[in-house]
Amino acid sequence: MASSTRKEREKQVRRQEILEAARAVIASKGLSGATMEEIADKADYKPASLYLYFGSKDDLLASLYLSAMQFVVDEIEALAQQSEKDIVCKLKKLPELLCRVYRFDPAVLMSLFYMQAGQSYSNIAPDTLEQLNQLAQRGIRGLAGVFAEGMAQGRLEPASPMVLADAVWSLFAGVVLWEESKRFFHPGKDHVESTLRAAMGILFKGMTKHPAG
Amino acid sequence: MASSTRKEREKQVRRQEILEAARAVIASKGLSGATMEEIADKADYKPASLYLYFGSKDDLLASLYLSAMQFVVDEIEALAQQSEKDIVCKLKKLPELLCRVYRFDPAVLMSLFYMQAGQSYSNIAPDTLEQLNQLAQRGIRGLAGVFAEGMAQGRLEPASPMVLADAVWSLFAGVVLWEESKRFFHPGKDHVESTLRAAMGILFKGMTKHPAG
Amino acid sequence: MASSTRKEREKQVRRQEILEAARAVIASKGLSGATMEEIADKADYKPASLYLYFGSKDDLLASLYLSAMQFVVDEIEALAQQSEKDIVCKLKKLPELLCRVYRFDPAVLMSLFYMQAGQSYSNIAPDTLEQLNQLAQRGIRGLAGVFAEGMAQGRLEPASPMVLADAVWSLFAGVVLWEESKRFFHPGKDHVESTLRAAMGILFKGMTKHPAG
Amino acid sequence: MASSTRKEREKQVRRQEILEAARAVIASKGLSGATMEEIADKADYKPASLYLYFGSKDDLLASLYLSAMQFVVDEIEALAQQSEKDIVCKLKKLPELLCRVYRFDPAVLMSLFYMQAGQSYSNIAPDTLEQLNQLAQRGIRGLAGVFAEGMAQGRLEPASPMVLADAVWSLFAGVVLWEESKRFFHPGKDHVESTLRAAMGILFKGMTKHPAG
DNA sequence: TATGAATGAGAGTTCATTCAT
DNA sequence: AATGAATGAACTCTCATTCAT
Repeated sequence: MASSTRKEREKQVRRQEILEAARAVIASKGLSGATMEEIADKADYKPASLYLYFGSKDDLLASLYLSAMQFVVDEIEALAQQSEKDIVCKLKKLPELLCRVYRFDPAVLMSLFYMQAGQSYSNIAPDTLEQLNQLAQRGIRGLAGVFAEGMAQGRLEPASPMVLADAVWSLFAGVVLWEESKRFFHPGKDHVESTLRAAMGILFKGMTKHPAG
Repeated sequence: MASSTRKEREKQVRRQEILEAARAVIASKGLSGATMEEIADKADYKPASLYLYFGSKDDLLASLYLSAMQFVVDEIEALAQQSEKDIVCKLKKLPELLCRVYRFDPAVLMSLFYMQAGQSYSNIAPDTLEQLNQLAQRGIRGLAGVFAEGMAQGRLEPASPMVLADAVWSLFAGVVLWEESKRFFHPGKDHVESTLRAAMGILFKGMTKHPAG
Repeated sequence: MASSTRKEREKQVRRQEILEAARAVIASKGLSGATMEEIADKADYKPASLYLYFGSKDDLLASLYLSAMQFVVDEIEALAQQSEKDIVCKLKKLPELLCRVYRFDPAVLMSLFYMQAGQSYSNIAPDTLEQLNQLAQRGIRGLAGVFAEGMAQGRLEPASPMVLADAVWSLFAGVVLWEESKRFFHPGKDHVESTLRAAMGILFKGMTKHPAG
Repeated sequence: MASSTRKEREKQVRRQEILEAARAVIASKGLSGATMEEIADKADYKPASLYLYFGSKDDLLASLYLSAMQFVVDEIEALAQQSEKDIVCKLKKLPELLCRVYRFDPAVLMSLFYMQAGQSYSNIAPDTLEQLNQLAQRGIRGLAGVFAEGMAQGRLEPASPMVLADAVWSLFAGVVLWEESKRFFHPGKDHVESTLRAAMGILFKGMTKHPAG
């Protein structure tokens, strides 16, 4: 029993190592460059061995996407449930949260954003897609909850909380994509986080009700 | 000479037709579904013929991206150069401009955003990449110019114009990606333009100096 | 038009050449040894080229099976429709007919018999399977018709025509399989046709009503 | 020594268990579905363990075939050696014998027939092949002996006993294959045994000398 | 004795690309 | 100018087999 559990744990560890390798490959060669051979190379395996740990390449990628999405959603829901007197404090924590999410896995996040753009869903199992969709909705709803709270407190301009949530999420995705893109031309400069903070700051200012407007 | 020129012109026309076909294919089948065969089919050619007009598939795609970028940049620079007394009027025109850009070619725009994310540059000729980069910078600078003007007029909060431009561009890219993504799960609903207007409105409000700030 | 027709005809010729190569490979290396690479080699192509002529390997195999089955059924139906006074004359022609069928394509016939044994249908398109089934039934019904005629003439012992047809078909398949099998151990000796004639002769004698029994 | 012998015996038992598992897998998933993993699963082993008992997959399959062949041959030789006054009584027992053989292991029998068709011998050890061949010859000779006896008694039409034996064996193989094949399209209906009895009946009638011929 | 872990060899398939016509 | 025909190079995936433990 104990042994079976340890075996399971070791297998999980290996799965994680492979996922890590996949992450690295996607980061360096892009989604289309992430072949099973490259991933196997990175993980010090032969391609056939990957199939001991994942049923298929799409299964592997799905794991990657799901873990990234799960991370985002967990972070957002944790923030939403914090009992904070002042909504503005929560808002101020958001940019930092998004930076953390970004740091969790930039490359996978980008692939996910692209995938979500509906271009390459073809091979991903429908139920995995549905899971991704559900997670995304939970994330958006979490954000919307925070904004609704702010409006209830009279601290935010009245608006549709869902629209605000979409705006935040979009800005997040956009900054990640755009700033990452610039890194290609100017390697070394990493402005994702600073731009994220600045842009979010402006967006939140635009939402906030001004005391004596 | 004259004949050679006319031939040249005809060749350009055919190139445009092929690009149009590629656009349509990407729109309907996504980037990964855009094979040379599909594009040729759409353009009433056989695959081999495409190579009379484009050196390679990546060359073809690059042309597509370049034309999309060119369109954006032209629009932005036109706006920037408008002699408008009130900067706020210019700002108000921006969301509409971005909607136009989006409508120009949503699918290619998305592919471009993805490409820009540094994932699939590998096969594109370096000088084409450089051109794309240059165009992007011109677009951003155009936007930044508008914001700088606004600050000079004292209508916008003081900030780095480039950062504001990045924020706008990012928000644009993000909304397009995210709202398109939602269309995959909820086909029929197209909230790109409305979300774009709403989100940009909030962002601009956040930039604007309030009379009694 | 004429040109298009000729092109079509040439393509058909090439398809036939490939089928011929596949036949040869199956005959020499068995069904499991018949890889796309082997077939391509035999046909002086590279594997990828086969896909210009057949949608998939299973498509190719199905063509092979269908053509063999079609041949059998055509032969049987032609015999059934012959207006022959004496049924016994028809019966006497049957062994020769089956020999012809056997000679048409021994290897494919064997593969087909095996396939029909339900072991490896997995990859064959369902509608192709259905076609094969229909053909088989037509063949059996053709045979049964001949036997029913014989009984109506009072020349055959009363029995179920379908059962007789099954018996003939089974004996045919069995002799082909078994005698081919012996050729493996004793190459050179080909007793398929002589055994077919002898065995069928006995079977038909068993069916026939004896004038003064 | 004694211990070594016991170990030897135990090993034989395990081999039999594995062969049984292989039989079951072939019966349910066909020859092509019979992977080492499936067989190991069924036998409550891991694939690697099978190699403790069999040198290779082909070795395992060969054992299966040998045991099926052994069963047939034993049955036939037992019949041949029965001291029966009347040859016709022996003949009448043959269909039942063949039904028993069929029931012993339909799936393996079919695989064997296929193998015997010379298609997949490639990987089987030559001496195993030779054993199979020897067994087959013994079986055929057994049948031939019965027929020779019948002719000597003047109850069967004069003919080559070997040819008659081949005919019987072929009909047997053919009925099994063909009726099994029909089960694929019409599951549930099992006409193997009834067809076997009917067809053999006709064949034997065709062999028998008629009192007033 | 048994097996977890790994892999070599090879299968079918796709697609951008070439080139003689 | 256009293309039919062909292919090289990948890619994902399967499976019998090995070997250290």
